[in-house]
Amino acid sequence: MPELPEVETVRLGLHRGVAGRTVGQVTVTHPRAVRRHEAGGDDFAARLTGRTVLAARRRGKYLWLPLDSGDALTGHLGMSGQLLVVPGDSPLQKHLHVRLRFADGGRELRFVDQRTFGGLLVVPGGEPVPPLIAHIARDPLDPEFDDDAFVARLRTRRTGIKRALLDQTLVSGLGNIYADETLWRARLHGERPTDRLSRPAARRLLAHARDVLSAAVEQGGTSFDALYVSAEGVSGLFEQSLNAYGREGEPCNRCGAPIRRESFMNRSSFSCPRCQPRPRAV
DNA sequence: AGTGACGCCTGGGAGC
DNA sequence: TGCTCCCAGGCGTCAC
Repeated sequence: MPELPEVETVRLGLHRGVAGRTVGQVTVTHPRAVRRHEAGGDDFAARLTGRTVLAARRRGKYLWLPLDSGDALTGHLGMSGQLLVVPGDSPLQKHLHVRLRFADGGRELRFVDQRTFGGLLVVPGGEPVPPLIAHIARDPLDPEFDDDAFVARLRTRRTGIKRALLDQTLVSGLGNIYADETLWRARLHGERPTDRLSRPAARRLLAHARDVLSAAVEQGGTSFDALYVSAEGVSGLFEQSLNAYGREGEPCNRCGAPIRRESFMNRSSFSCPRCQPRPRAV
């Protein structure tokens, strides 16, 4: 599941692979992939054709490619989306939805997405952030992330810590995997109320989020299967560094207690029952 | 305004 | 073998 480290790995590959190049032919083979482009697939293609890609940028889990027209090709990978930079004669992927060929005839950009939660669209304004993405908070690795503001906002929330970590308007980039890893490192249960966290505890939580995200970026992200790969098709290596996520029944790497799995928001949360005790019921 | 529930999707695996 | 059911979960939308 692409979260910040995976999306950042893709962004780096896009920057290397398509920045400075001019778009040639654009083909949309699955309309759902461009459903957020309200003017439709033909307009989507027309706004890209002949434009030059200036860079590859990211805010949270969103990616965008600013164009010389002032628009930006914007995308979200959702659960299973991939943006691949591959030779034009490579085999067509089963869930290939959008193809961007370039005027130079070199490698092409492909959007592949099994579950189609992701998508692409062209929006006006790529600098500093497309308005479409303005509601997404900065991520903890962003040099302009405001630690004090985060701590203050977190403590005014009336919800559980994990819910807050997953709220992309509060802090971006964390999904289920890295939220669980952050909580394990911080020795906090995800259902601890945000408004009862001390300022130092909130700061420690943020520091752990930062540590786990930067370690995962260095490893190229987490790949459970072929669904997540970099733009060059390479798997990430962080899975072997996971301490909580997906480790139900395996011993905690700190205390040896078997990692537990709990149901949360119709999905799973993994934590150590000893290091991360459930909060007492209110 | 903040909070939380819901629906969108497909493939793989478990169970029968 | 083949069917059904369940699970993975990010995010926009909507109700309260």
